[in-house]
Amino acid sequence: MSDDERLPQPATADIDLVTVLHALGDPVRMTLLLSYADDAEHSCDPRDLGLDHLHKSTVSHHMRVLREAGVTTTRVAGRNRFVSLRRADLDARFPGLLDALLAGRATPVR
Amino acid sequence: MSDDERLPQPATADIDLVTVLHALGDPVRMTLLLSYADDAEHSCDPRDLGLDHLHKSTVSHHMRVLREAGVTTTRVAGRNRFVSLRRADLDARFPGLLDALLAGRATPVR
DNA sequence: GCAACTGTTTGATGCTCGTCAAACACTCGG
DNA sequence: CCGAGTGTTTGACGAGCATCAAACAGTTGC
Repeated sequence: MSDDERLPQPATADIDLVTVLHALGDPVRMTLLLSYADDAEHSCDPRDLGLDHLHKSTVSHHMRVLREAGVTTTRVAGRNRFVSLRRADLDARFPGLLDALLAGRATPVR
Repeated sequence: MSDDERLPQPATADIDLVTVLHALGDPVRMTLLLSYADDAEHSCDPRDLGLDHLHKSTVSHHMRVLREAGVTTTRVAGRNRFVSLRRADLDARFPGLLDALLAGRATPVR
């Protein structure tokens, strides 16, 4: 089910803490993280993410930042891309970090 | 011993997660955090922090960002300022976050 | 094939940020 | 008082970033 193609992403060992924090130090990307916290796969459509006030290219940009930081993974299936959290990888690299972040659920969106 | 004047800082309840992550999403400020992890008070001199490659005004800027984000507190004593981590406040606001960050000690400096 | 669909890429624009240098404010010691 | 010490503020500059719009690329369905 998940052996489709995946967009390039850093190896678990290469995930950098400062890069992750920089990625999450933006209100829109924090909102995305909270959406992804259900461990489900999500489309890239801004309306499916409660971000209909943002242009689709802007959302695409934010998702690229998250993916390149190692926070998310993107599975390509046909003309859809399914984004989900790299929870196991993040937990392995920075134990407790994700739990602390999700527990401290900041004010969502902006 | 610590009832000197303190520079303005957000109340514990007002510490914002995204603001904290933004503050720590910079290699220099992460280095400062690691220095402050000993829970001691530190001067603002770049040479005392292993940041002698940076101008003192640059370091001052970074310390302001950390303080305004609620990460550090600054005690004013004479012509010195003593900066230290707001560990208890951060632990209260975002339990486990600081421990996870310090455990995942990224590559220090840059 | 062609049109609709999903998402990315490119270019442009304005804002933020990191950095340095110089000037400033405040304090301590003689 | 005056000079040295500590740190901040201001101004300037270049780089990076968030955003939108338009063009583009790949896929599905008719």
